[in-house]
Amino acid sequence: MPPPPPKDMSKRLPRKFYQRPTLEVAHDIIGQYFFTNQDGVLTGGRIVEAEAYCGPDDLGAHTSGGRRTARNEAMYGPKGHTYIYLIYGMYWCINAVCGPADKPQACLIRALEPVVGLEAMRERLGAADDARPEHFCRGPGKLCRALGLDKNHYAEDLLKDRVFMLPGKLAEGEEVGTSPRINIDYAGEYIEKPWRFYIRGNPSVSGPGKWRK
DNA sequence: GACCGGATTGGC
DNA sequence: CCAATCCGGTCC
Repeated sequence: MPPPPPKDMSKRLPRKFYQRPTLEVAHDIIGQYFFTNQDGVLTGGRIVEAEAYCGPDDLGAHTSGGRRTARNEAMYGPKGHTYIYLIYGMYWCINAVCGPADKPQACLIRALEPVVGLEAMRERLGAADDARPEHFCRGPGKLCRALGLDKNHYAEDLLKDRVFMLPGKLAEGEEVGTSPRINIDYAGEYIEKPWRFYIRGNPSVSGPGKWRK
């Protein structure tokens, strides 16, 4: 059963939320609300899955080894802004830039439990009328498509009104699980770090069944 | 200027 | 299991 939308849509997660160790942010971001406003069309939901990318040491991060390029420049910018990139030539993925001021780190938002704008999401996805709404934002590429996110939202401030985060909390009985991150075969010793966070048993969490338990 | 491969997805 | 699809990173 989806949670209600936030009571006060003008609230924002404060800058300080992002100015903390990235592992804490990735854990605490579970249960917070994430929205986009595209020319008045509001779509969003509650974050149920996220991953921490802790550059420059993390071999899984785009900023591994201190790499700094046009693509990952946003991770060297202000905390609480977006870092968006294209993967496999077709899917956009969105991160919240976070962590210590001097580290290029970010939290990948992997899945939402849809709460507002289900019809707009359905349309953007080209989903069938009988498609299950709880799957509209299941996976990082899919959630960006459902929320209309792409390069135009690169390095956008999450405290403003186009792409934003609102405070939420876990429902009674909900637990945050951890696991290794998904699809980072190239990350050597960092493959196994338990830096993925998700709500146990939630149907909007991505991956095969065992990744949701 | 060429070549390679990806923080994914959905269909077979 | 595998193709789709394209930009950026890397190296010549």
